[in-house]
Amino acid sequence: MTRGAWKDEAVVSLPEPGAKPKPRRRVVTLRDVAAAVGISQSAVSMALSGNPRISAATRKAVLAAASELGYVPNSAGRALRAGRSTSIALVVPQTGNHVFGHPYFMHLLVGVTATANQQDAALMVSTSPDETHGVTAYERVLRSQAAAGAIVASAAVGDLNVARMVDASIPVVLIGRFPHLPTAISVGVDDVHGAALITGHLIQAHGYRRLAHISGPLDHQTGIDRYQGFRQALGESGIPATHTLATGDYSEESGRAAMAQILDSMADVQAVFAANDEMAYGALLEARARGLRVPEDVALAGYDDFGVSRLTTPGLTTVRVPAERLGQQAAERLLQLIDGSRPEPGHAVLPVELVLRDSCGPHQS
Amino acid sequence: MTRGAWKDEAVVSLPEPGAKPKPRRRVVTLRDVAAAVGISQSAVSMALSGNPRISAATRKAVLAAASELGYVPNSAGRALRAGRSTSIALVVPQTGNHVFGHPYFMHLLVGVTATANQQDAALMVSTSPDETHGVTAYERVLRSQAAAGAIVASAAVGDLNVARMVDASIPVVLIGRFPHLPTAISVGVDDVHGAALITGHLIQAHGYRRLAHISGPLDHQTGIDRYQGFRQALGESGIPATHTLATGDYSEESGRAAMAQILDSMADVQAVFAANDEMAYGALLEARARGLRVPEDVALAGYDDFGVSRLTTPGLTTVRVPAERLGQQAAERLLQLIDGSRPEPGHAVLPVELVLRDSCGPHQS
DNA sequence: TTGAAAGCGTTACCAA
DNA sequence: TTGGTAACGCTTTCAA
Repeated sequence: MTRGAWKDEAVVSLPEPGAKPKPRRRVVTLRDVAAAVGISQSAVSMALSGNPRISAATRKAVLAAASELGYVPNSAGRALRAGRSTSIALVVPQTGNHVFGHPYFMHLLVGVTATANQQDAALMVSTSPDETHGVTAYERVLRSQAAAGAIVASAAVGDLNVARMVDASIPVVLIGRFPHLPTAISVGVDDVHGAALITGHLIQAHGYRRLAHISGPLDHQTGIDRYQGFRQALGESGIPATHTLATGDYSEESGRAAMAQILDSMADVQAVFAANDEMAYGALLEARARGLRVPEDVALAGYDDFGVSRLTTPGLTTVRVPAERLGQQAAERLLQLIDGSRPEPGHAVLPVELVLRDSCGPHQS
Repeated sequence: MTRGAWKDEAVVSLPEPGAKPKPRRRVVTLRDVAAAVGISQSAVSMALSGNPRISAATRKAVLAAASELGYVPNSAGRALRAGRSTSIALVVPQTGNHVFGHPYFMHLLVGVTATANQQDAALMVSTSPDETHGVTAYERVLRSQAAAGAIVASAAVGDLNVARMVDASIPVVLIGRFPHLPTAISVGVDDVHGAALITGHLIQAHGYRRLAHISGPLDHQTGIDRYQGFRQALGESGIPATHTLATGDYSEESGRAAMAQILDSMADVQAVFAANDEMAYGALLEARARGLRVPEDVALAGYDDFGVSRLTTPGLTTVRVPAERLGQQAAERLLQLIDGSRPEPGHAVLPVELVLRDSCGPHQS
């Protein structure tokens, strides 16, 4: 059942004047309900909003009629009148491809949608920072009041748009740590701690001394923090240990390349800590390709635990980031913010958890 | 929330005049721009929309002022006036958890957002079918005109809401095949063909004769079609072959359970075709747990190729479903539909592709 | 207890 | 070439 050229075939049909734009289904408004009950629009509005000034009998009649006619309040009318929308936006300042490829966003999304739906707020997803007229797509979403506020995920350290949004006092909750935006409301995990935790495990529980780190992009705070946690654990161990750094971009491919670089420059490396699981998996492939066994010849650890780590062989020791709860928290704080009730200000930190599997070497319980 | 006549309760907290509900940033409207330029609102509106009736000089002044003041059209006002929103909705009639856990939706989302953003349409994501007042959450989104139309993904075969939406002549594009909704506009792949393709490969290229299928839920069309393709290939091969069926729910765990069932009932099974990769991975685990080697002792094939299959050892032979392009196509057709230009009606089919890796046995090409 | 009217920001139509 | 005015659907205030 092939269908030949279903691609965009360069047929730009002009809007013919003859073609009526849309069938325009008849939509039920307050007016219709009012007419059905035989009272005024305003009375219907008040009845539906539970205003005590409307008699119980009238309200009952209104509810019956509304239900009967299938009345649903028009969100544009309501938003216009209220001066604010009931939607919130999840903004990811990256191109769609790169973004959702990472399981992190899936988990965030689950958390955000759960909370938003629960509170009857619609969720808009905005990804590409396409600058249409000098204004980024997501800035437009907010400035046009299509969304009452935004959750911003995974912004680069120097992202000007984020700073601008925070400054513009648009309700914004950031996911991650933004040390240079102290007034921002944000939700994150302590990556320095998490990285130190797992690195400490490699050093103390397994006794590795020659370590390497495959970092994420160092213009993202997570990349910076995980690297710092790694070094901190090395420093605190008080034992002589050397290390190497290779930088990746959180993709499997970059992890593989970084591992190659490490193995070339530090042939006797004992353990490698990658800043996320996908890079760790790339590192695993590279080690295998060179005939090295994991963990016998070289131990491996990752970060995130978003599912990939369960699938590898051996299972990947990692740090679990509660991405779904991050999303929930962020949505809750944003909705509070929009509501006017000031949420606890500043940066909220959710705990991470060390997940021991087999890639770091034999368990010592 | 009863509100009866209590004796001493009598205090219904009034909105305190002191507490200001929201800071309410001053927002730039058409009026402000008009005042700045010294002309009327309507002239500004026309100037901005490129109406030729406005002189070049005036338009230039308007554009300058709008840019200067940071004017952004209010989407509620515009939607109200236009009688339709500029957003579209991606609806997934499942609970959030289950939904995004599956990588399929990530890919869909990438495709949909790409097209939507490109065409300046905002995307709302609606997941849970929580029935708030007898109306499902996503029906509300549409009926309230928050979104002008919807893409519905992964609906069960008998989903009444889908049929209702199609009947209500709300602009809707379905993803998948819906044989019982012939008038619906939908985009999908030919799962019967895909399943027959991969099963045929197992039979013809590898010579397996004792086969089993781990199906998806048989109340979803994909589950039905993939099973049918499997049987069809068996039938068409013209060679004597027997098979077993075990039903799963697309989760890794169910795949594992199904594999156990198969191995118990058909000890000499040669090849197992699972209706998605995650179940195939579960099957892999079960086979391993029983000391069986893949593909030496039992061959394995999956379906989808959303990334999991690359990570397993051995790599999983599978059928690639172009989920991202499904999302793109669906968004394009929906936007056409909303626009009034009728898109090619009926069901569009995108091609699937057989991806050979190692789990099906040694390559013979 | 209810009705009438105003206004939110935008755009389309009709005057000027 | 422009400006006024009305209307979209909703909520709220004032008047009855």
